[in-house]
Amino acid sequence: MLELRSLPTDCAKRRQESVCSACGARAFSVCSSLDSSDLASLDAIAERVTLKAGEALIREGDPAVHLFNITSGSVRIYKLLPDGRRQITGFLFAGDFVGLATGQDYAFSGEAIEDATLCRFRKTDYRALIRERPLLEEALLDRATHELAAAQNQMLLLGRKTAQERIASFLLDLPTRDPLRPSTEDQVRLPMTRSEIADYLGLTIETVSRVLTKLKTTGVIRLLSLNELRIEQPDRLRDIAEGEV
Amino acid sequence: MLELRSLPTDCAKRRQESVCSACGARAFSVCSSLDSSDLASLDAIAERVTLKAGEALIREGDPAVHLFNITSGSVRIYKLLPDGRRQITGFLFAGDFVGLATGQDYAFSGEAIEDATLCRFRKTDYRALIRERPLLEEALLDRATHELAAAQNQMLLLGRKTAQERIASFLLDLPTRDPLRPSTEDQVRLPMTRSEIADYLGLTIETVSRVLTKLKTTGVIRLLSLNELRIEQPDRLRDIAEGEV
DNA sequence: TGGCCGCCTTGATCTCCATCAATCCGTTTG
DNA sequence: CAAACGGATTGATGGAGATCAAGGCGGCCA
Repeated sequence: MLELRSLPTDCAKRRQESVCSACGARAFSVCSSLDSSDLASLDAIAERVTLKAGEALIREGDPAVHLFNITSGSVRIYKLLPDGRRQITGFLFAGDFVGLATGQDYAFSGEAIEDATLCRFRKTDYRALIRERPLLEEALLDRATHELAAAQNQMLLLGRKTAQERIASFLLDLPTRDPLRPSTEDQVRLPMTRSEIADYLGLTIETVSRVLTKLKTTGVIRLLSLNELRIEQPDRLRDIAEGEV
Repeated sequence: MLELRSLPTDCAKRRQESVCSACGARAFSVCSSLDSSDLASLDAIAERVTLKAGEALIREGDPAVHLFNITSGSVRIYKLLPDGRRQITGFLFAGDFVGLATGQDYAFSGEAIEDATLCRFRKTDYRALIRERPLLEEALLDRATHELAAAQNQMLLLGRKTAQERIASFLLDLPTRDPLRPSTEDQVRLPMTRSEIADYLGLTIETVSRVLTKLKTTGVIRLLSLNELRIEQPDRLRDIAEGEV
C-alpha cells in the first residue's frame, strides 16, 4: 500500500479504488464484507496514515473524531491511572478496527508498537456510510462481538490466572492475531517489549522475564531472540494456560 | 410484566403488543430505538421467560441458540477454569442484552442472581429481524460498543488496581447499572453475595469483607445491611477508586 | 572500536493479598 | 425454641509476585 501512494494521481477515483482493492489487510478487515461499489464509497472517505513506532494514534480524553482500520504493523491501546499505572487493553494488528469503543471522547489511548499504516475515517462520514451499507454495519457488529468475547477471556486471565498461566495464554493467543505475519510452526513473534507484555498481563517486567526463563529451562519454549521464540511443547503450554498442572 | 402474562389471550396479537409496550425495561433496552411497527415484529418472535434466583440462563459450551433481553432482576455472567476458579465478567440488569458475544457456542455462562424476567429470542429469528430493521442493528452496535468500553475499564481494574481501589470503583459503578432500581442519594443495593463480588473483582471473599469493614471504619461508607450500604463520602470514594490517596 | 544507552535478566527482600481457621449472625427447619 | 446451615466477619499465617538493586547484552553513534 505504501508504494501505491506514489502512483500517479491524475485519476483520483481509479487510484483510490486500486488502493483499497490492493490492500493487503482487506481480507481480514470489515472491508472484506463489502462489494466493489461499497468499497469505492469507503475508499472515498478513507485517508491513509502512516505511523512510526511509538507515535500516538489517539489519546484518551481527546474528542473522538476519527476511526481507524489498521492495514499493517501493530498498535497498543491502553488506559492509565493518575499515578501512571498502565493497563494495555489490547494489541491490534492488520485488519483490526480502532476507535469503536467510544462515546464523545476517546476512552483509551492508542500508539504504534512498530511502524504501521492505517486508514483513517471521520466518525461522522463513517456513521453516514454505515447507514447506507447494512453489510458494513453487520461486519462491525460481528467484530465488536468477537472483541467482547476476547475481553471476557482477558478478564478471566487478569482476575484469576497465575503469572505462569497468563504468559502461557498470551503465547498461545498472540500468533493467532496478526494475519499478515502468521507464525509458522509455533514460531512466535513478539513485536512488543517486556514492559508492554507486563502491562497487558497485569504483571511486572521482572515477573514476565522470570516466567519466560522458567518456561525455557523446562523446555516448553525456546527463546530464539529477544523478540522471537518457538513453542517446543504446545500441549504442555496449553495445559499450563488452563491451570491443568 | 408478570401480571400481563395472565391477561386474557384470546387476541394474541393485541396481548403481545401490550406486553412490549408495557415493558418496564423497554426504555433502557435496544427496544427503545424501535418504532411501534418494529416493536410488533420483535414482540412476535419474543418468548417470555422467568427465572428464579440461581437458575441458569445459558451454559458455557452449549450451542448458542438463544439471545436474551433482561426485563427485570439481575444476572451474572462468568467463565470458569478447569479447577473451578471463576471470573464473573459482568452483572447485568433490566435492559441489558445477553448472548451477543458468541460464535457457534456460548463462551460464558449466565445465571440469575435474583428472580428475573427476560425476553428470549431464537438467534436465527433475531438475525433475520436485524437485517430488516437497521435501527435495531444500530442500537445493538451501540450497546456492544458501550460494553467494550466497560470491559476495558474492568481490565484496568483487574490488572492494575489494588483491592481497595477495586471495591471503591465497584461501589461507584454498580448503582449506575440498574435502571429499574436506581439508588437514590448514594444508597447502593448489592443483590449479589460477597463471593460474587470477589469473583467479579478478582479477589477473595475475605478481602472483600475486610476492605468493606475498613471503608466503614474510616467513615467513607455505612453498611445498612448485608445487601445495602450508603456512600457517606462520595468524593473520597472517587479518590480511592482512582488511586489518588 | 569503545563507550553509552535502553532493555532485559537475575538476585534479595518485602508486602499485599490469599489461605487456613475460628466465630458470628440471620434464616430456616424439625 | 433449639439446632443446623449458609454466608459474613475477623484473626493468624504463608506465599506469589512486587519492589529494590545489581549486572548483562546488544545496538548505535562518536
